[in-house]
Amino acid sequence: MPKTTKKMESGRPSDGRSVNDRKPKEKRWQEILKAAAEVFYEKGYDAATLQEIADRVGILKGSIYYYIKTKSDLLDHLLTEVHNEGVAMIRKRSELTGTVFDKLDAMFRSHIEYMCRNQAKTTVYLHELKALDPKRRESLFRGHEFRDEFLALIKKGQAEGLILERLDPKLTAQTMMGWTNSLYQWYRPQPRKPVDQIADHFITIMLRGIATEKGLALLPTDR
Amino acid sequence: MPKTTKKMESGRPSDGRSVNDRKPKEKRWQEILKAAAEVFYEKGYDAATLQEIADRVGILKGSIYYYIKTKSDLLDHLLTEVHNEGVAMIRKRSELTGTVFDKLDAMFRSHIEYMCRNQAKTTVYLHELKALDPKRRESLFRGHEFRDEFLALIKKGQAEGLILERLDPKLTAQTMMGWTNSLYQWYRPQPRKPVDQIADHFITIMLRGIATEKGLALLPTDR
DNA sequence: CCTACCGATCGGTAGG
DNA sequence: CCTACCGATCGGTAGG
Repeated sequence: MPKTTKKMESGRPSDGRSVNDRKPKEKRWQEILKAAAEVFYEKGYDAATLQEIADRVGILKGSIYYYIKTKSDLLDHLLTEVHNEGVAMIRKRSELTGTVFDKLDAMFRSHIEYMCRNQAKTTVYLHELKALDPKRRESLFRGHEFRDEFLALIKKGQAEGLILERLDPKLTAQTMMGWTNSLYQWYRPQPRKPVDQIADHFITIMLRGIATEKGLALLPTDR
Repeated sequence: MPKTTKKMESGRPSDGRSVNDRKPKEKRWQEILKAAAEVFYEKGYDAATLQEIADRVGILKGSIYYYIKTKSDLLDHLLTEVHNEGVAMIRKRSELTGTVFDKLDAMFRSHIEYMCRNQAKTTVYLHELKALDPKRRESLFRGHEFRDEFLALIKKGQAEGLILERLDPKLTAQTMMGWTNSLYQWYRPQPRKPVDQIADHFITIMLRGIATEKGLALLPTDR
């Protein structure tokens, strides 16, 4: 007769949960997604348990299944979010005017800032895409959109004599993207260096690195 | 009485295993490590199962425990290997002579080549260090050695007027390392571009990116 | 009938 | 190295 014992437990007084009672559905769902992002970030998707996610929200593990069908639904939602925000950012930045270098500066800067300000989500995105089934993975992989943007700008810069012709556009775009994406590997929210300075260093090295002598004239001078 | 059923299975005739019988211990151990590297690379450490590793070697899951005490021993051995090979590489390259740029070129080139030629091991190293307990992780993290080498070279280059003074040495070293390490994210063993070309692109952009006007004179001309 | 969960336990599999 | 298992915990689901 374990029920009596259990009933004692379920009636436990003065636990921390009473505050969390009766949240509206959408708000609870956002709390769950946030907790999932944190746990996936800290442990990785496979090692993360629904138990820990539920603990952080203050509900029971089983209750999560009111919102999802399987564990991977959580990952799916998070990655979709990052994907959509990323695509929106590209759209926004590609409308900018100015030189090729101005555009590259703006695109990389917003990308870097997004990554640093959404570190957990971005890390999960870059680390756990492979945990998704191939179809979802392909549709959420935004590498192509980014790369195509860069690719076009690099070719334009080469045509204008601003970017070294000996660089292969595809390989260069790939290298650039990999570079920015590597930020999540070492950036930590409260480092000695602010986000601006990181972006400045990154963009300085990148733009000078690909610029011809003619192109260098458009960039800040050395000292 | 499930035992009889099990015995029938274990006595199965004409399975593929007979070829694998009675390998000397050290050789088997290397086979296990190799299989572990592959499975960790494909699935990630947490999602990898000892069953799959055993299957690839052609032994039973339980038999792996003749060689290890826990699953993490496999990870530990693999990461130690990568760590030691990396440290040895640094030692070798730091004895080189030439300009600061020559040394940076040699260091990055050997690092890039190692990463591309040991893709599975390197990926596991960069992805799964966090799965180790903090003490082992710290002792196997070779980031510091690498960064200190780069740091010294960058400062030397700045003192000689070859590298931009406005770049923060630590942040630049960190950025450079992150860049090379990001290679594993997209490099695949049989790509369109050979390893040499990748290294060339990478080093061109990096060295031109940090060089002063005076420094640029030491690098291959643009075109 | 619904929303928003809880208490308890399922089948299956992990490392050991 | 194999056979024969265990302790525990996983993701997921039942009824209320």
